[in-house]
Amino acid sequence: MPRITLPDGSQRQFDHPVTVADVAAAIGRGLAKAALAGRVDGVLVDTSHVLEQDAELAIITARDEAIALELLRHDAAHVMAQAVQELYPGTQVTIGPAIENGFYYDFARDEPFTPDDLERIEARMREIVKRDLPIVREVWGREQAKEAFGALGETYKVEIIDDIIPEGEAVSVYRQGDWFDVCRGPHLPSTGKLGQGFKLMKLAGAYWRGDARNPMLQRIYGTAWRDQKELAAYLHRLEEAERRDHRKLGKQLDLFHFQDEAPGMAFWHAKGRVIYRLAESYMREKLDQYGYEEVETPQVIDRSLWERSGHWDKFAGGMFTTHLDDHDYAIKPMNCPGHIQLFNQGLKSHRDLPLRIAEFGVVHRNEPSGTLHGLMRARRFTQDDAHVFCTEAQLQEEVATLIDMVFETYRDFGFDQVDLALSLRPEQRVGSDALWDKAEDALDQALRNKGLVFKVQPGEGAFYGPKIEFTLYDSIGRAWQCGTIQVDFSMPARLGAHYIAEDNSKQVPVMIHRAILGSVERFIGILLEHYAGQLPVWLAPRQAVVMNITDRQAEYVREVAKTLRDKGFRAETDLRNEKIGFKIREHTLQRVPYLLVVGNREVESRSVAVRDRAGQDLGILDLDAFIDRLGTEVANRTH
RNA sequence: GCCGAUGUAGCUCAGUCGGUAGAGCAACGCAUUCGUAAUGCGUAGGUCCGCGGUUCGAAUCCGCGCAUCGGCUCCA
Repeated sequence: MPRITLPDGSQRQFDHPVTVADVAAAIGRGLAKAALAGRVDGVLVDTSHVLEQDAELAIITARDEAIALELLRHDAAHVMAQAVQELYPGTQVTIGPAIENGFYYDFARDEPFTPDDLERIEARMREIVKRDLPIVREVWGREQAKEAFGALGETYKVEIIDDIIPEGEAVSVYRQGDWFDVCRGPHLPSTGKLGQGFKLMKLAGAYWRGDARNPMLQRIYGTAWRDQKELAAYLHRLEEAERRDHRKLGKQLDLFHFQDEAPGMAFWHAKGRVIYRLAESYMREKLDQYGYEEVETPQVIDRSLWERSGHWDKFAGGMFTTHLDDHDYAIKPMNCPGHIQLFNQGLKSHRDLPLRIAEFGVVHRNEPSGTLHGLMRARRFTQDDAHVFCTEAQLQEEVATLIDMVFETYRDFGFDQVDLALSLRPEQRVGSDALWDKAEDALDQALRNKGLVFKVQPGEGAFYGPKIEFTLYDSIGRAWQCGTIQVDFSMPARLGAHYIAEDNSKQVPVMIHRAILGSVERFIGILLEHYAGQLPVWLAPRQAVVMNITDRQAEYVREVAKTLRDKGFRAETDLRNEKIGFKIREHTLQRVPYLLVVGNREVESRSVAVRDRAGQDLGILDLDAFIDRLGTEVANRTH
């Protein structure tokens, strides 16, 4: 007879098999009511799960946040599917998992759902929750399940039973009221436990089983939380994220714009271009520090080079091409083939290696129309690209140094949390397996030697080599994959690169492809969202605006601005005939770090009244004191 | 590329049943010379995304195209 051990170590002896719910009830009425599921010897189960033997049991309640959210989001998906099938008979259900912040369910239905349908479905869901239907687990045989779902016309479910549930395994079915679904579970004891902290968010298309060759299903996304307060907090977070949207900030702060005639290609305005230039200047400093040569290669190159590099085969549709005088040309989508042409100029000796070639390469890629997203996914962008040509013996050290360079850069831009991943050979690739073994080992070793933690991503490498990928996290916790280091044993040989080794033999160099910011455009987008437009002083397009109270101070205002500009700061005047409150409001909204107010008092004492964009009054400072402060912040890249 | 939604003044948005286009902010003019997040009054401003169709009449209805937004797939 089962002896149940609870998380606090206490034990309960029963003289008959008991359910998780029974144990909860034996402990107390409050717990019985709060119980959502159980964990038996580490496995998550329903509260109806029967314990026949000795076991360790934890009763899961809403306090177990991660598990509770997972359970109720999964339940929300089921309740939504039930609501949809009640309201729209003939709609087929497919799959509906819990995801980050919520859930979705994919439906097969000829007629598209409308936003109005969403409201109806949500109202019906709230009703199903109120019905508080018990959720009951049943175990069916495969054939029985296939027959039952087949009879309902649920062809997708039959496919799931056939393909996804392992052969020989029984099919678990969850029933709530008249409605039932194939599901591994576990689930909450009843629909009432879901509560009302959910909301349907959006409609989208999604391919069946995530494959573009399959039919498109209709996906409904929802968010679900333990209560309405948590829901409200989440919706508030979404609004915050929207406030940071770089596309919105780009317009508000007059940084860049897009227009129909050049989809996916930004028009950079003067202020945006300042940020762009500062990001590049920073990288140039790094290039000098780490021994790179900066070069520039042509924008348009004949097809034959792209054929030899392998790009024409793999990315033909993604390249902008032009045909002139019986020649096919491609606008460069990458800089590496060009850099190999540079390497090939003149005979190289092992003494020239490692040779580090960098370019702020403007590349064009014809990204599919549906994927464009402001600066984050653009068709024209600048890569802070570089290629290191070295010997196999130099590889480890080069990669190790590069890793340092990447971390330093991110830190200076204000990103402290960075994750690493190692992406291994994809299915479609060039180069022998032996070369891939060597390349993958090299990166793996470099990471291990530095004692870094990283995840491995099989099949995610580039077609010519494996890569280390750097993912940074912004101020609201979103992940952005930016930097990449790729080892390539193939392309130098394909494009005829070689050097003369110590023993006078001809050798093919190893090539490392690397980008740190990745796309400069995208990196600026990330910076804007990370800082909500309040860029650190060293990156701000305008660092200070000097403004007068009345016309009488105009001359001194001009003098202050000129002094600041002479010292290398980006300062402007605002001499408009407006009240000081108006000017302050405007420049605060423009995220100018420092607002310098000048009235008669400041003119007399040769000072400025300093206010920052957060609204903090820093008092009256001597102009020199302010210049020191600004200089220090720029030098330290304070953020 | 696929699914769905959207496209109106420089910006943010309203526009009923198909009847000939509207607000706030910005701009411009005048007044005001003011001390830390919007001074007042006035003026001007439109290819209603593009092309075609239905209609006496289209911002509005239909078709095609383009772009944007949210997803899916993809991302050298």
